Amino acid sequence: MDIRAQILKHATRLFAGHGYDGTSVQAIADAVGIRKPSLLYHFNSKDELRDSVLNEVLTHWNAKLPTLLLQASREERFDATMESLCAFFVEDPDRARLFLRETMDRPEHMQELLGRFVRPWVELVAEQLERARARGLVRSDVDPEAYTVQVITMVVGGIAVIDRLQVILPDDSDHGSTRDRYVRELIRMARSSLYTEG
Amino acid sequence: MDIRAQILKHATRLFAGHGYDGTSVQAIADAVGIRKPSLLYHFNSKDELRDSVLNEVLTHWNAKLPTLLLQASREERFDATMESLCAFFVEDPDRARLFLRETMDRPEHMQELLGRFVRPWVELVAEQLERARARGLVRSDVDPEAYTVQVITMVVGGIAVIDRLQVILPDDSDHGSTRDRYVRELIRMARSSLYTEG
DNA sequence: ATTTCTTTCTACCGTTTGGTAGAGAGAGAG
DNA sequence: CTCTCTCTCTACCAAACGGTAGAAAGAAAT
Repeated sequence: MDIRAQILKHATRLFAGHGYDGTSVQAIADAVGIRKPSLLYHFNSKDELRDSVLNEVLTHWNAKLPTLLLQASREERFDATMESLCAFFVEDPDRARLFLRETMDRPEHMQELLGRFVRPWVELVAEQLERARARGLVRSDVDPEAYTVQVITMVVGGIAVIDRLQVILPDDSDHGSTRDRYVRELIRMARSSLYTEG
Repeated sequence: MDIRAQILKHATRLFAGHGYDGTSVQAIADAVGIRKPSLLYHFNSKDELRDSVLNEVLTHWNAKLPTLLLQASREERFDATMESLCAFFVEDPDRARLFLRETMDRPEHMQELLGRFVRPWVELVAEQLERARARGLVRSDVDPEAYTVQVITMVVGGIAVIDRLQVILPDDSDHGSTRDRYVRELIRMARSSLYTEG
């Protein structure tokens, strides 16, 4: 396997788990199984490694999200689209943790990335919701932009920490695993607070 | 002003803003305006300071939450209660950021605190919701525990990062400030996804 | 005036940090 | 064989880290 990819893999996991400042270059090198200068041969500095990690995740995001959202035009697709969106983060919660940490640690840098990678999609979804509202499909008291941001926060923020919330949302043979319960209720809340009845 | 309180104030702000590992004892001492050993006279170690900061926030939480939730029995109080809950974090978003960071940085430690300080309230609220559901006031497809955890995530996770989301949820003369729009839509979603119609 | 207690300071400790210099290993090309 | 290019290594650096020793400053009590 490509050594660069392996470094990125372990760096992603460690940055997501302990944060940028809480992860030393030495710790990443140890995880990969190489010496520190060998790592710094592939990534000239720790900061360059951080940017590469974030870039890789954003590339995945940018590749998957369009196909995911463009099939969400019709209401029947709502649940399926939400499930795909959640699945993107559930299949690797480190993505959510990384986004969340970067938003808290480097707000100004993240604002630039949000403007480029997230804002267009928020505007697209908000416009669709606005039209659906005009046709009476969506509740009249919805703030489409705020609703969309709210859903993103629930998905990213929630999945980033859900594994740590088992103590207040236990596994349950009736309701399923902590993750399943969280995601199911998230989708239910998003749906039932959006559409008009009937 | 008490020097201990002043250290706690600046430590809270810096830990919330840059994380525990991203904040040096030197930086806190500089903010307070004293030398590093003077700070370490009042708090024997950086780790003791961390615990004291978290403890202070949890004390506030434990003092305010009961009076807040006990008045929420009736449905008419729903909005007022949610607004008070949000206000607790909006009046000092560092509380939310601190909780979120601690949950990500020290999951096992935070799980213990969640079990002691949050779980009892989740169970209390979930039981009330369960009863209201049996009487047909609350939608039948609600998972009371998951719903409660979801609302907590929206409030804490959302308010922790909302200041950094202005670029995707702009201030608006019609809808109000970013914070106001977020909180208003949060309460609307929580309410309208909970109660049965009519 | 001296004692006592609390607090702040300067000076320093060992360790870890991100990063560099430069030697050497390995493979492919001439 | 030798030159070259890519990569990994050992050895090291200055700076910053959390923390300690112990002197001095200040206030209060005797």
